[in-house]
Amino acid sequence: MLDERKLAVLRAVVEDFVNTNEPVGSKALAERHPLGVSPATIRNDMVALEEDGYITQPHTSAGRVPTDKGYRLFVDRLSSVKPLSAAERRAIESFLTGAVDLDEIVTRTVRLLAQLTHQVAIVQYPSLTRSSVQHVELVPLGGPRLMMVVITDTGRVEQRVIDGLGDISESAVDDLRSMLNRATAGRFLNDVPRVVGDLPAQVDPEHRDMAVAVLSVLLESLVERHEEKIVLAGTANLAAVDFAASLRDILEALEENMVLIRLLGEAKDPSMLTVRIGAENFHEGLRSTSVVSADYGVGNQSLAKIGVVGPTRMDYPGTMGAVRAVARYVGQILAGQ
Amino acid sequence: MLDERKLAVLRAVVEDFVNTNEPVGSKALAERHPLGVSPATIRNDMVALEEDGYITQPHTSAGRVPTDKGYRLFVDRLSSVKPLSAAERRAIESFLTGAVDLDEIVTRTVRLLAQLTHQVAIVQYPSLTRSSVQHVELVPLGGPRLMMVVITDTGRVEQRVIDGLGDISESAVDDLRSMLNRATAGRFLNDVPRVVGDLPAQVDPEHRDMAVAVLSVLLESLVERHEEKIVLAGTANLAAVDFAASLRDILEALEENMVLIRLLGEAKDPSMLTVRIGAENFHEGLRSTSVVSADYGVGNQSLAKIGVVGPTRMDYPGTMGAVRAVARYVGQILAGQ
DNA sequence: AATTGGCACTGTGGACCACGGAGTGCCAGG
DNA sequence: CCTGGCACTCCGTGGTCCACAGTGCCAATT
Repeated sequence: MLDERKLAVLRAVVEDFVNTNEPVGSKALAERHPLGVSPATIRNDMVALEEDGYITQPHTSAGRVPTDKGYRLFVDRLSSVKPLSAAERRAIESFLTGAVDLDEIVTRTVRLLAQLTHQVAIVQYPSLTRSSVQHVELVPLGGPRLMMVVITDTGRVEQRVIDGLGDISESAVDDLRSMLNRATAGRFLNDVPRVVGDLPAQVDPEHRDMAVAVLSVLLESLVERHEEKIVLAGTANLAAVDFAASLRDILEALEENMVLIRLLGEAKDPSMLTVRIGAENFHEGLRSTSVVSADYGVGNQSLAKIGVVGPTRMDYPGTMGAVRAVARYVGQILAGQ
Repeated sequence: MLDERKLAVLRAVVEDFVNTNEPVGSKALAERHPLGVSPATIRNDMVALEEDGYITQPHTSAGRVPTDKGYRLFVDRLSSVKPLSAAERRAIESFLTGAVDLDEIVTRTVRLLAQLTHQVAIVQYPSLTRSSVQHVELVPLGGPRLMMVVITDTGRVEQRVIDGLGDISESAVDDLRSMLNRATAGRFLNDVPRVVGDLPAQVDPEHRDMAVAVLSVLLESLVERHEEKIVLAGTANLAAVDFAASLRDILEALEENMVLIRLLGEAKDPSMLTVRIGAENFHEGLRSTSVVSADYGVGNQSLAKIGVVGPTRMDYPGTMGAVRAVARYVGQILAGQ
């Protein structure tokens, strides 16, 4: 059905359209690409490509534009991830080193990615479910209140105030703290519910209420309610493109945390670059955008995802290269921390 | 110079233009507002208002549009802050109660404000410089690393990893921790440098290096480098308006933390509503926007600011009412925490 | 002195039209 | 199977025209 030359034509159409943002015609293609055939021949190929749904014309007597299906084929078979230039790699390195804590790493990463791709960048904090407990701290706040601080191995620090505890005895807090740490230190958060289940039984009955309250907050905040934290950057880049969908719909979608999570989450093949093109996205407002995402992590351990949102008409090889490179560097930085 | 009626005309021009987004003519004014005079008279007044720079016409034979100066007069003398409806107040209350920690309070607040005003909302975290230390925690992370966690009375939790400490002795950490807490508990962060100055001298010489390292990180992260934390919401609302300046410039400005801080910070009169209109903003890209901001805090103690960014053509009374109301509620919620 | 109706004037924006150009589909010949 | 030629189609541009909304000015009125 699709011989080599037709694929070459499709590739050329995608590349030219991405560059110029204008429907590309057979003559222009013949001039700018060494296809070795005449415009008429290219026209015939284009008819075939259009019949198969890879390209389309906005109207008669206009050039062709790739469809979502066309981009999909381009990404899957006609292009390869473009490695970053040495200068770009140096930029990444100098940009990410020197961050003093997790917040700063994440903030810098998302800005960097936005800058490299000229698109909207999304970075997810290391997922709590894949982190393990480094330390649990309990701090009496005076009165019936206690602050619980959980520090994970990935640098995330989650805190929560626990109220209504009645009288708080210093020594009971000390006991509970060391008990908690003995039970949870080094455990994955997913395992915490299991290992703390029988703790209250070990507590002096007098302070058992406090222990139960603390544990329930711990479980609720870290396991059940574990909200993924996500940051965005580069929304200004959206304004530069003119979208089929209204810009407002896109911005609205990007403000919904749930949408972002699903956007990154729906990777077919974890630990690989994932590309979702146009209507492949579940969200109405994002029908005219594509999402390139990747996992990052330390060693084989995947921690969370990063990604980029841009127009379907984007430079896929370059964007994929940037996302992959940034994901790797973040992993390295986190490992070094 | 400006008699009562001319002011009434200006007010009417502002109100109509805000409603319709179209230059308003003398005839329409006479119809829609009970000015009690004929269009011709209004025209004469308009000429006077234009000579004084309060309104302008986009071109001959078009209606008039308020200038920045016109909006300024409107805000200062021709309008009053519009109280929220009962329904809106209930919405605020139900929206803000039930937040479990500071992050959640801030996140909900910024969304709420964006929703109420249909504009871009900005909320600053309680400023560190105006908070006091509740507790300092030191957690050995294994090896030469230590995590410092500072908890403030406003609920902010700042953490930092300190590396390269050599051997860490449990008991030395315990000593340092209690020493730190004795010295700093209850102090404003601004005072911390003063009260910890002579601490190293009190430390066992063997562990003095560690104490010095910890203190320098403490000072650096909390006092010198104290970055203000700021969150945004409602950027999608920008897309609904058509701006003189390019949307891109505005979005870019709003992504710069420094810009946001100055935007909120430049209040003439603290603890009051501040309005900066159009070119009154220092930033190039924000020449066609106005900023309404207010302090929030507990009691008389101002903690930080919230604000709203929208087109100069905005509903000032309504926006000011919403900002003021939300600022008050946030203060109450924080006080109750 | 202030207000008003009348009137001539003026840009804007929409409708209409004509035209050049880019690109196509098809066909017949190599 | 490829190619050059050709007729066709539609878009975008630029020009003209007109209606409209709104103005500024003036003379008359209160």
